Amino acid sequence: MVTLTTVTDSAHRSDPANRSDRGEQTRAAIAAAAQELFLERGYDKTTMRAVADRAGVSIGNAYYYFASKEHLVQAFYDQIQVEHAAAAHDSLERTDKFAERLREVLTTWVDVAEPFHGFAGKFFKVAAEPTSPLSPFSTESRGAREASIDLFRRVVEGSDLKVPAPIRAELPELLWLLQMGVVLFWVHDPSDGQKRTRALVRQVVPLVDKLVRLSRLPGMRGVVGDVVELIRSVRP
Amino acid sequence: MVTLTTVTDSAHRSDPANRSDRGEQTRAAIAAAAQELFLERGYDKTTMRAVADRAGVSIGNAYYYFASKEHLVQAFYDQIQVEHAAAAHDSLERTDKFAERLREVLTTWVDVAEPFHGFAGKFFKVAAEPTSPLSPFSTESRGAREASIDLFRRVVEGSDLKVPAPIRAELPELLWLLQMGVVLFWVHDPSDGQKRTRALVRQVVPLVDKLVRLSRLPGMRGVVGDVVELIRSVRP
DNA sequence: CGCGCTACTTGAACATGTTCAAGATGATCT
DNA sequence: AGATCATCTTGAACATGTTCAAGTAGCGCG
Repeated sequence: MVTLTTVTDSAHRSDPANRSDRGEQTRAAIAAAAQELFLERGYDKTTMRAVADRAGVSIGNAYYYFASKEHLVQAFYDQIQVEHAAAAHDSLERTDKFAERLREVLTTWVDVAEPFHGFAGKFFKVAAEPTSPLSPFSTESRGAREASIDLFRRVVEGSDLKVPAPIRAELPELLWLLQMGVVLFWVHDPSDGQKRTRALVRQVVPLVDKLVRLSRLPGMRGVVGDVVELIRSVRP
Repeated sequence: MVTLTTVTDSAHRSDPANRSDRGEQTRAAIAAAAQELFLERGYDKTTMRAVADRAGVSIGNAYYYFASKEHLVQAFYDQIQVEHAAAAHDSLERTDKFAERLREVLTTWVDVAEPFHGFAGKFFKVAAEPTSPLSPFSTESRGAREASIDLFRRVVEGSDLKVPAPIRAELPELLWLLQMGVVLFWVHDPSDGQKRTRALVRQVVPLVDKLVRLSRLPGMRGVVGDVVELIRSVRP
């Protein structure tokens, strides 16, 4: 069983005469109960009643803190993000080779996310709906997204990679998209320990490395400009 | 209101002493009722009871023909596929320029799918779950997927495009993936008439065209080989 | 005709996500 | 202390997807 630390930072101690500490604890208890149950039985077989029971609160109370059952998976989303950033941090200390840094960050994600692969389908399903606050493109998940893009910014900036400035600027976002692609593949990957996703990462990283470096060739400039322009125009 | 023709082919007349014609009709009636209601009120506000009512059957009967509410959206999936193929067929007669052919096929899809954009989110959500038979990667939807890839095969084969054989062979599947990307963007595109998706297509097509043609350059061979290899290994 | 069989049809019953009106708690003010 | 107010907390009630045991319809066979 995986030990789960809740992400709820009890850090905004700035409200005047901070109440709602009781509230935070209840919220955390509910989130923790949900995470346990999701891991034990999966998303579908976890009922809101069971979550409320295990957290020792009423069902209505669960809804006071989480607008819907789907909102309960947000905790995973956040947690994976936080754990990933922490785990990746270490490996990023170890090398300045772009390809290695990228590979580390991507495989680390697969490691961190592994315990959740079982119900990742449901997880993903929720995130896939455009109107969902969990969508990786939504404004609500902007924080997590930015944090993730920052991670890739560090991958680029701490590396030996020499590329034209405009590409360098867009690269973190492009790599984040690559990560989204990896996630997509991962979700659909039924292999043991997500072997195939890991293989994908091992194969795709050198390719990306090669492509990015090729962007310095004179003949590539036009194409690269187009790509950068495309990304720009596509951003909301 | 869009006229909806059901996809149910009453074509397998090969069963001995074919009964189940009554059944086919009921099935079609239910699918039609569902489609009307989905378009009128969207997915969520359409209840199974309402579908059964409009189709003039009992709710249990609706479940006799469709295993779940989600299965009712399969009809859309199929229908868009069929309409797209038909609509694209015409434009493919008109030109042999690769870029134009590709652009036509992609924009035609946006045209065909437009009426469904309203609840495409739900549609997509369903399709996004890996275990769902509606997933574009699932074995169940293999038929539709193959048909779609065939369409891109025709885009390539009827075109003036000159590229190395291995790429030519992989291109249809790659273009299908591109289409999936467009769909992903489209689903998240809140703009009027999906303007932004159309803009994306206009921008991305020349880029793809350029990239594919670049693949003939000697310096590119290695990269292209890698890409082809990647696709191969990733296919289940 | 009556029997049996398969294909179909029914709606009540069930499971579970969600809402809501009513109440409990505790801090702050007078 | 008592009043007031925001913040929780409750569980019954509701909505809706889904199941299922019981029926009905038509068809072929003896």
